[in-house]
Order: sequence, then structure tokens, then C-alpha cells
Amino acid sequence: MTVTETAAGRLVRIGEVARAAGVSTRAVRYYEQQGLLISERSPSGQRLYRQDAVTLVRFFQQMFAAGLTSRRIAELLPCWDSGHTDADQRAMLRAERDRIQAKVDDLQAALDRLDEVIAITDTHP
Amino acid sequence: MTVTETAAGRLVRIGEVARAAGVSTRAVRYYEQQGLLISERSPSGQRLYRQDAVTLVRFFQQMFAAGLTSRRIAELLPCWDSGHTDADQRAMLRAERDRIQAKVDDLQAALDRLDEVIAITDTHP
DNA sequence: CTTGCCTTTGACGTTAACGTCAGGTTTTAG
DNA sequence: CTAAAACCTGACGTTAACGTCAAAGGCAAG
Repeated sequence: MTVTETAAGRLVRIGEVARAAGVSTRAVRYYEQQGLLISERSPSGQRLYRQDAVTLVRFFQQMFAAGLTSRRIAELLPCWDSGHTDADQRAMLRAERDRIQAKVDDLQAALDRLDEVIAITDTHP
Repeated sequence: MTVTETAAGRLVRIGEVARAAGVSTRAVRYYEQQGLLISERSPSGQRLYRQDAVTLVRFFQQMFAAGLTSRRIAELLPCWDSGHTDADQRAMLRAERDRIQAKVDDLQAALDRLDEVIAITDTHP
């Protein structure tokens, strides 16, 4: 309990963030390099993250799974941080939303194709 | 109309296949190299495909979009060609089906997150 | 003090489905 | 016949999100 532990929360090292979020430390360093995470540094140079970094990393994983690049996520981060958005950001949000929706439709179509084949091959031993 | 043009259908060159399926000729050669397509060769060495190759290529595109690798598609091709499947193939079919379904769920979750943000930023100019 | 785990920077490796260029042959349109 | 368009093989380039290894420091426990 040092003087620096105020309402801002406890600071955690990279390993704890990685374990809590279910990713590698390499991934966390990569996110920081891409401008997705910010860290303070201990006197010896070790990264210290705020504990909400764990939530952020989980969110990044979800966006990556949806096909967003780290660049795009970085461009849209202000929408979460500040709640403020300009016209460009709103357009990007809708574009990504539409792209994901199209992808869902594609996947659903592929799923239907596979289910057809499964049904046929199951009744056709 | 040569003697070889029987009920098997007309043979088309790679460019026609590519255009009809909406891909590059490079992609078609790649598919053949991966064992997804078969071609006869003209006396001068040009690839000649059966016209149903177009349907196949479109199908490959759909499977690629669903995250299947060319290797996996090649392993499952007999399920379409012959209708016959062994236990391994049926297991693979279900595994891919489940993986795609999980991916759809992930995408839907990401979509909901984005829609939340869009709703907030739209009412919060 | 030393053992062992955690962290650092730096840099090369991976993967899949092609893109792209080079240099040469073939087919087609006129 | 000739020029353009299409085709061939071969081979290197691309991309994103990390994996992996190297060499070296840092930190609590016993």
C-alpha cells in the first residue's frame, strides 16, 4: 500500500494481465506497441498496467475475432474512452458493423451447406 | 464439336473458369496445386477444366470464407464427389460445423458490442 | 547468496491464400 | 502474317498477430 495507490486502482505487471485475460505476455506487449494499451514503468523498467487493462485485452480479443485490425481498434478506442465520436469514427463503426454482419451471413450460409452434407451422409451410410 | 465432347460436357480454359467464378487465374492454379481441382491438358499444355469447375470454385470460396483450409477441403471433397463418408470424415464435418457455429456466436457478440456503442454515440453527439 | 521465476529489448520465424513479376509459348482476332 | 490477349512454369513478396529464442537484468524466498 504505497502512496501511489489511490482511487485509480492497483497497478499490475504484465504476467498478471496476461494470465487474467488468457493471452500471452507477448500479445500484451504487442498490443501496447500497437497503441492499444498504455503502461507506466517501474524504476527498473517493468511495465505496470492499471487493472482494467484486463478488460481491455478481452475486448481486443473479441474485436480481433470479429476481423478488426489493431489499427482499426486503435482508431476506434476514443469512442470507448471518451464517448465522443466524430463523423469518421461513426462511419467506421457502421462499416465494421456491416462487414461483420455480412460475414455472419456468409458463415451461416456455409453452415447450412455443411449441415446439408451432414444430413445426407448420416442417412447415407 | 470434337469427338471428345460427349455427355461429360464442354471443356473450358482457366481464364473462363476464373472469370465465371469471380477469382484470379492464380487462385485457380493454386486450387489445382492443392488438389482441389483436376484438369486435363491440351496438346500444348494448357489446362482444360470441366465446366462444373466453376461451381466448385465458388464452393471453395464459401468454405475459405468459413475458415476451412484447402487441406481440410481436400479431405472432405470425397463427401461431395462420392457421397460416401467414413467415420473420420463425418467427425471432421461435425468439428467444422461446430467451429463455424462458435465463430458465428463470437461474431454476433462482437456485433452486439458494436451496436451498443453505435447506439450510444448516436444519441450522444 | 543463490535459486528460480518474472521481466526487458531485439530480432527472426510462422501461416494461408494468394499477388506479382519474369521470361517464354500459344491462341485468337483481323 | 502479325499483334494482342491468354496461357505456361517458377519463384519471390505480402499480411497480421503473434511464437520463439537469445542474452541479460530484476525480485521475493530460504
